[in-house]
Amino acid sequence: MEVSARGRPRSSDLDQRILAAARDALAAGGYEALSMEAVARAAGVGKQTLYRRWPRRPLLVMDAVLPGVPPGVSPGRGQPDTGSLAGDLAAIVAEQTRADQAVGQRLLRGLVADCLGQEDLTEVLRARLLRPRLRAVGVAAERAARRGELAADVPPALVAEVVAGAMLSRLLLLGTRPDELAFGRRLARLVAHGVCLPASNGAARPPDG
Amino acid sequence: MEVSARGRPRSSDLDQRILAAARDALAAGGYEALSMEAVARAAGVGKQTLYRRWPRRPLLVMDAVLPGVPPGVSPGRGQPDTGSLAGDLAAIVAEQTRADQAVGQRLLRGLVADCLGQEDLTEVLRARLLRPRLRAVGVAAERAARRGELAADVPPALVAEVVAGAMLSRLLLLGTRPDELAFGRRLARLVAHGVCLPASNGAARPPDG
Amino acid sequence: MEVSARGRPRSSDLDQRILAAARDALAAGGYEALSMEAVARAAGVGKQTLYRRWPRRPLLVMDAVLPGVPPGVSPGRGQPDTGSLAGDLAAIVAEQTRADQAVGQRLLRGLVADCLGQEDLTEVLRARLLRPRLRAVGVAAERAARRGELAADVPPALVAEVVAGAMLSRLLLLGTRPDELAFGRRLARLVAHGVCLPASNGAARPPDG
Amino acid sequence: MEVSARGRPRSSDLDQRILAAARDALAAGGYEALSMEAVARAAGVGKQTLYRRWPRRPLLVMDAVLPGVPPGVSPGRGQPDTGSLAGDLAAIVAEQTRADQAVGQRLLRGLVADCLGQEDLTEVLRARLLRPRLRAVGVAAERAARRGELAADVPPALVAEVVAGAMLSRLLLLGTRPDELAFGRRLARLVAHGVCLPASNGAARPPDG
DNA sequence: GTGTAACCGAGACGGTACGTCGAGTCTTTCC
DNA sequence: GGAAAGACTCGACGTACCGTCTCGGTTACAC
Repeated sequence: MEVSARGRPRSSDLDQRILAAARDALAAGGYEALSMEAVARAAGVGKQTLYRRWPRRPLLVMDAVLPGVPPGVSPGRGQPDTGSLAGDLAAIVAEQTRADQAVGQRLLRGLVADCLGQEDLTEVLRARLLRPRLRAVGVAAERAARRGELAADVPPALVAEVVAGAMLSRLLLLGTRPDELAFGRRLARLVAHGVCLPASNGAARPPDG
Repeated sequence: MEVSARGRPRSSDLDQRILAAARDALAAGGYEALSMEAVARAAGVGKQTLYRRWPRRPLLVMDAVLPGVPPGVSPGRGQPDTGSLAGDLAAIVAEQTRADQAVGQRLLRGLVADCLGQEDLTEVLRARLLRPRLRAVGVAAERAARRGELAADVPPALVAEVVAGAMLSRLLLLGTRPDELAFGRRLARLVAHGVCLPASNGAARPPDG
Repeated sequence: MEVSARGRPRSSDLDQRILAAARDALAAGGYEALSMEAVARAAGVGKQTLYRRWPRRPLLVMDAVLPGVPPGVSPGRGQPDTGSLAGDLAAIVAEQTRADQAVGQRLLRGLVADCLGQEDLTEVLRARLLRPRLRAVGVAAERAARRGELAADVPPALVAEVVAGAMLSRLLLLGTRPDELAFGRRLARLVAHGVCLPASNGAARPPDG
Repeated sequence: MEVSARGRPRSSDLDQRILAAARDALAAGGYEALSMEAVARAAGVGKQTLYRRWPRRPLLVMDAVLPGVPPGVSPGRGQPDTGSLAGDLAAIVAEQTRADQAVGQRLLRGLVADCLGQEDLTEVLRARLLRPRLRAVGVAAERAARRGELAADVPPALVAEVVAGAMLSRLLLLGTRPDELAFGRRLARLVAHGVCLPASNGAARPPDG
């Protein structure tokens, strides 16, 4: 039911030139060096042409550097099934961390910085940075539940939130360090089994208040 | 043995006028509405005077809205000792969430946004937003360890990171919801006891790989 | 074969609004009161728009108050031919003085003050304040030479320089007084006939050394 | 009758340090580079101390670079008496030009630029740049009058004004060129004998209108 | 074909904030 | 009260981007 495309169609060649110019600018001077003005200039493109496609800077940057979701692929693609929740979580953390490092921590921080100020952009950020992680962890948690591994009163969403939150806060605030792999394993173990010794009395898992 | 203060001393009265003007601007239009220009104007102060004290906007905002650390008070002040790690964690999350809500989620996001782009400001952010939380959780974890509640191979810093990360990512990305108290309890229980059912065999706490 | 004007053309309406605002500012507070900032504000125009046309304050002021050379008019327009060099010079001085008084001595001083510090502006000043006077006097001197009135060894340019110099130094330093007309006549006679009594011997006009 | 000097007397050593700093600044970056701020800094002197002595920048510069009038010396010092008005004028122009070149044309233009905008400073400028020249020419003219060389109806002040005006406009606007000596001779001859051929009829010196 | 509508480069435009600079004045402490 | 230091008000500077707009001109589809 799309209204028939009238007028001159957009040149998809320009999309590429613009994205390339954006990536160049990011590589050259980081997120700060990327102004819409500069990108248009470098791409040899009018500002209107740029704004028509990406009305906000973060949207452009996301399309330039974040891996697009390949259409028609199931969300659980590539997710390992190691047989235990702890193993799955460690694998997810490792994979996400690798992806983040490919993009670059500085760039991601700049991007988040530019989104957090406005609610609509924050929502986009959630969609592209946060929700994929929540989903990945959630899927693993649900699999664990089906397997009977998960305690009955633990909502998979909570697990997802804790794991994703730890990943993101490291990425954005703390800074990731080379031993990210080990961190993933520790985090997975913590989430799976908790930090407390099993108490001899039954109080170890009191009912939820 | 500070070098004797030469020249005219800075007027602490102006400090207050500036901070008040900053708070007004924040209250009126949120973080975005606060420009150094506007604050100087509203405070009836030259821009130089403002830049002399707070050379960057986030520094001004932090001093305007974040609770300063009262000098000479032990870092562990006010921390409850509920007798269990889970209880302590829930209390900490509740307290921090309350404090964050007093400042305001929108404002905090704007502030973080303005800092993340530059490393030096990110460091300040760590010092004022992140480390107090890490420290609070760390203290509770160490107390639990002394109590014998904590598993031997769990570093308190990891606990701190996970809990603080979950809090912050909710604050910054997910958005806190009214039932923050319940979230705190759930998070605390998750961290304390994990999400997996205790396995009948001894594999529940395998040694760290 | 000017390259075809690309992009949005400048609005000539804005030119007028800016010049009007400049004249208002000059009328209100003299040269000192005219800041680029104030003109842009008063004209309801962005500063960039102002700087794009007049990148320096003196250039704006000149276009605002100095009579532009009407295109296609011969440079000698309006120059009187009284039949004698002395008469012509007196007429020129009178006319220029009248024009200067129309602009205002204070304003002209401010303008010159703002130009003298930089060589490029001084050159513009020469083009718009000095050279028209040199040309006017030079034309009269050449006419006198053709008429056989001028001594053979007197370069017209020297006459021009002396007369224009006397006018300008009065304007800028000494200050003109109400009897400017009489000054013009005296100056003209001095230049034409010198100040010395004709010597009885032929030494009155010794050859140039 | 001087009121008794109270408090700490001013250190004349500081005067010298300040003047030296001013000269350094002028030498380094021309008139524009000399700000009161910079001079105070370079001289290691408080701004108040500087302003107490030279409340305006041009006053400081004048004292720094213009030859002070040595006290108790007759104003006509060093003025040659060549026996003819033309000779005296040429000598005066030559001497003044030499003095101006010692100070520097760029610096003098900057100085004049800084004075012209305000009437009080313009008056000081007259006193130090213009009147000495007027006086020198005036003295020569009066000597010529006593000698019987000058036409009866020519006021010496007019001669002074024309000669000084020609000198100053060259200095400030036209720019002096290396052949300043020749200019002086030509100017002197022009002023002495005029530019017109003596007419055969008696109309050469018509009575003043 | 000939509208008509959207695209396109270029750059003008109003607006807003930036961070710096200099002029003078004021306020300390020290001498 | 002189002096050094530096805080202070004021206001302009010139630049940079933002996001919108107006040009001349170019495609493409629809009639």
